[in-house]
Amino acid sequence: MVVLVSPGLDEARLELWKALEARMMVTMVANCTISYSGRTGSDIGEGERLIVLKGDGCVLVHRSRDYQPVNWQPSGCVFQTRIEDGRLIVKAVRPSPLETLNIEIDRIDFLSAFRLKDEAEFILHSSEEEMQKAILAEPDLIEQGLRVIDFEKKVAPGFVDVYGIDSQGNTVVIEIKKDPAGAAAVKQLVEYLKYLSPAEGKKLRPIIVAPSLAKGVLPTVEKMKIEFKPLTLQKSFETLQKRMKSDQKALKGWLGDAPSEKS
Amino acid sequence: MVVLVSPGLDEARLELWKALEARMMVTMVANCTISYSGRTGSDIGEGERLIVLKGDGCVLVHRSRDYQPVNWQPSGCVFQTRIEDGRLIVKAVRPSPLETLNIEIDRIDFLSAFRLKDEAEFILHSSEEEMQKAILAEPDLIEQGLRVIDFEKKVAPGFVDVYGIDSQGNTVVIEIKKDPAGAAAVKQLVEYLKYLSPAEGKKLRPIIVAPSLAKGVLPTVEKMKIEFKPLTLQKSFETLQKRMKSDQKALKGWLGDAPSEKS
DNA sequence: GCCTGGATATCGTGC
DNA sequence: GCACGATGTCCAGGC
Repeated sequence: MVVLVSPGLDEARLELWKALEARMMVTMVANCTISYSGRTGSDIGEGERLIVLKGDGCVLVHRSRDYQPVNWQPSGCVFQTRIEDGRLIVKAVRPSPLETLNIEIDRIDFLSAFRLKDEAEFILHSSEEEMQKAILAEPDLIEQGLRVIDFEKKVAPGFVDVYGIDSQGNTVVIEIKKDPAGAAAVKQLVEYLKYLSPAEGKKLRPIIVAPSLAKGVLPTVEKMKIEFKPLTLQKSFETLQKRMKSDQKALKGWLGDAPSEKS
Repeated sequence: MVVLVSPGLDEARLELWKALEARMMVTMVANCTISYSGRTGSDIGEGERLIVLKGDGCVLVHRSRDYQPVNWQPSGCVFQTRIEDGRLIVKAVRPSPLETLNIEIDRIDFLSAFRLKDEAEFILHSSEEEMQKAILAEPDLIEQGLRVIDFEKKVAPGFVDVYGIDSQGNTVVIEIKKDPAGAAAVKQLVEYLKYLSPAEGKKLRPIIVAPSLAKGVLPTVEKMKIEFKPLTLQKSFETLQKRMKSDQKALKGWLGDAPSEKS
């Protein structure tokens, strides 16, 4: 690990180059101007910023506030450094789409370079996918007797989240949203309906599954005879956990207390 | 500015507390586990990460790769720190929506705290707004004789980007996209058409303005008799620049070479 | 490579 | 506070 406080620009450039060569992560606190050119363009005048360069070729430039970086470059950039007119110039070029980030530094308060040992797996309990899995695992979450026929079913304009048959033989079309369902979600579901037909003498039942309905859409939902079934991420997660437990139990019974049991 | 290399957890906590109190920015390289709970939840086991805490109450946790932080918290969080079971625990709580980020640190390689002096204004040359401004300033970009009547015009499901009358008295409805226009953009425009009518005996002319059309939408566009007019951000920007120059010239003529002229 | 849809999206704006 | 749209969105997954 390298830590330099108020390094000269030449010294900083040397360490920067060595670190990038070695695919290390670099952080700098520096006074700089930045220009970006590519899909569009941006400029920002002189100021002190936190600059992060990662080994995979991405860049983040952060100001004193805000979650978002003021300038950045996604992974896959090629870095160049040079000294020009007494300033350290760091350029990050992304090949496709062609984009260039240019950082011109006239003073560095601080530079560090290091390698992060991090093999851990990131687990996100979330998302529509979780809700979908829960419904597939336990269709009763929507209603008793529902049988799932398909999911991510292709229809003309996109994909139906879940597609099934209810206990009366009606066709059920489910659109899942993890956030309160707004007008866009309803429109999407309505769109799909045009391309789907129920069995002979049966109905087509469009259902929105979401934690709640956004305010303005209730009239539309009623008008279009769309059903709403509340389901939260929390509930989906619990369902899957329970299901996993019972699966494990079944497995254990199946294997008859196998010797590899660890917990 | 504070820079600590391999500080003890107690020492680190003190500096961290002082820095956060003073609304400074803090960066740490630390071995930690992280859990998040809120709109959804996440967990990640032990590993070394770059942690950034800003004075406005936002948090970023970065791994060795990727533009995106693995965990984060937007602005407006309240920070807590404590030592527990020989670990430094940093908690960032966002009041609304209620979300909690929990970082448990067992070793710190490096901690810095600093204040960034940065008054510069960020200038972005971009966005649909730029294209819209260009069209408003010079409707001929779309076609000769177009007169703009309104923009951001409210219709039932949203807002029409630009609304005008062509040289034949037909109603023109423009949807602007800065990226290649895909199915969603076309759908949006079609939706608006339902709520608009042309003058007696005139036509309704829906026009997509974008740098290009996405591949799959050409059939839809032709079927719906939507026109496509190519316009890039680049061209919009040039138009506005030119317009600005001629405005300045006109202003100069108007003022009769005013004494405040500087450039 | 293009295109589609999700995201702990974030962020601004208008109501 | 809620809803809606833009973002240099980024990113994974299909084709």
